[in-house]
Amino acid sequence: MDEQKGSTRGMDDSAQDQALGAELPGGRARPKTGKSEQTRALILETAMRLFQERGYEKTTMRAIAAEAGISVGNTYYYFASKEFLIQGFYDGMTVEHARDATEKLHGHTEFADRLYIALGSWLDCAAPYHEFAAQFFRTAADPNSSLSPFANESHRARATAVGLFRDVLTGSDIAPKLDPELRELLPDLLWLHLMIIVLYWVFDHTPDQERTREFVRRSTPMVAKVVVLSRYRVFRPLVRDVKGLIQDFILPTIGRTAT
Amino acid sequence: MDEQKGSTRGMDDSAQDQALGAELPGGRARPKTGKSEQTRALILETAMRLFQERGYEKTTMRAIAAEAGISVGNTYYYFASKEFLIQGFYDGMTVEHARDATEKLHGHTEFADRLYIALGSWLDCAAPYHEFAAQFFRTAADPNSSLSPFANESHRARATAVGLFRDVLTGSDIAPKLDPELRELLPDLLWLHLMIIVLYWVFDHTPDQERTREFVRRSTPMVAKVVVLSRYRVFRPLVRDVKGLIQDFILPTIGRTAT
DNA sequence: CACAGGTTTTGAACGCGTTCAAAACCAAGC
DNA sequence: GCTTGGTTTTGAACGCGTTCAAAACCTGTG
Repeated sequence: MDEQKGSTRGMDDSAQDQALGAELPGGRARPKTGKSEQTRALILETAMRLFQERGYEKTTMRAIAAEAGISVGNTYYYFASKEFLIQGFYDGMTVEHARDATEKLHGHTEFADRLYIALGSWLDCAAPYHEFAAQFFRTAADPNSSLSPFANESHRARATAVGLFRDVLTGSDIAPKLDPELRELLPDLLWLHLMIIVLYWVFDHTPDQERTREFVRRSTPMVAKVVVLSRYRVFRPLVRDVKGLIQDFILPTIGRTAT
Repeated sequence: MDEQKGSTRGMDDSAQDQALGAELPGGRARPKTGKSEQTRALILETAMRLFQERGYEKTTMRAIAAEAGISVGNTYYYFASKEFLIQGFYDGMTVEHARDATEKLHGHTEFADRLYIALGSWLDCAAPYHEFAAQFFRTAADPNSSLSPFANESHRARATAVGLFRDVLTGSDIAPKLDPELRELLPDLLWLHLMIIVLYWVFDHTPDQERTREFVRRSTPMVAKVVVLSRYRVFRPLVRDVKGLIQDFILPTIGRTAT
């Protein structure tokens, strides 16, 4: 019914050009990408600044355009809607999180510790944006929106995050002791776990989101405990059932097929 | 900071007057409530009809007003915003669900069966609204919105639903065998479980939401199994931990305090 | 009947996200 | 230089949710 309107008109596939518009040695920019990418970046930076200053709803497209010194129509040339301004932000934050977490993980081998570090790192990275994150969360919750963490458009961010959790697991002491199938499944599960934390975080109005931090602090050891326990014989039937359920019903909806 | 704008101006506390405007024997309506309540109901009915016909976003406030034969401003006299039109709908559906489920539960004693019946009943009641439910789900996901299932304004609907799950449990064969504390906690947990199903349902685009139905069919026995298993000694420490976590971190955020 | 005080209703207006036809700009080919 | 075809930019306009001062409507009281 409703046509999938392209995310941007400025370029057909803006996927793999992260640092492409970076300054070339000669000082001259690429003929095609240069100017265009520059405007695009300018818009995004301005938008993010204003979002943080005034919140998502309070920041009007007109204000963004004015602040960036261009026309309203032009911002729509690069970003199909106000929502799409967020996608860039979301991708960026995910990458930053992965980097920050990987760094902090260095030297730790206990699974519970590693998990706690990864989640704590997310809270650190996301903290500055809490106020306006809550405001645009509703957008992400729309099943039809491309901003939903389950949507195709979020694939890149999701892959980055899941990769991080795979790293959390494989770098830990319990990894080798786990059932291989479960080891394959767990990173996705841990990502889902993060999504739940995010849900909690968004609704958390305590100063500095202290409540969420405490929640993570207390829930992480439990998750670790469950993972460890899952190795024991008694749980095998249940674990098998749950695994099947997740593989058949959850993962397919987030764009993963059982291997 | 932001003032809580009243839900309606037409009446200060529209809580306990469900069937108050019903026809009196004499045919005359109450002096205060009569006309006003009538307009209010007219607006709500019209809105719901249009929502179902065209979807939430496509239905404009102007269209609702026109269709109801009144002015735009007047609808805002009764409903502070477009969102508030949904609250009434949500309350209504919850009540209908409770009634439908209670009826279907009659005669069943096995816990898994009862749970499955209750959840299936929800799917039945919600099915007609799936399309536009998905469209307004984003609104409910806003932490600042009064429509969030966790918000105070949804207290009545939540209480009804939790009550139903309490009934599901107490009417089952395993109820007497459970730890009393857990028995107290479970209804809220089962409600949370429903919320997860709802989340899945909203994102489900298969015809007739068949996928969600299958999901419920397969997950319900597992939930029942976990509940039954929780009685065994080995799990006590874990159960205790989880219980504490939920009581300290989850229930308070949905307006319940530990008893 | 007139008046006052409250409730209900109106419709024009505001600010917002978004669209679109037309203009401006730019590089390449003649 | 001029033309051509593409990309980028503009600003007026549209439709929406929402607000608000004023009008209309009640319902009792002097």
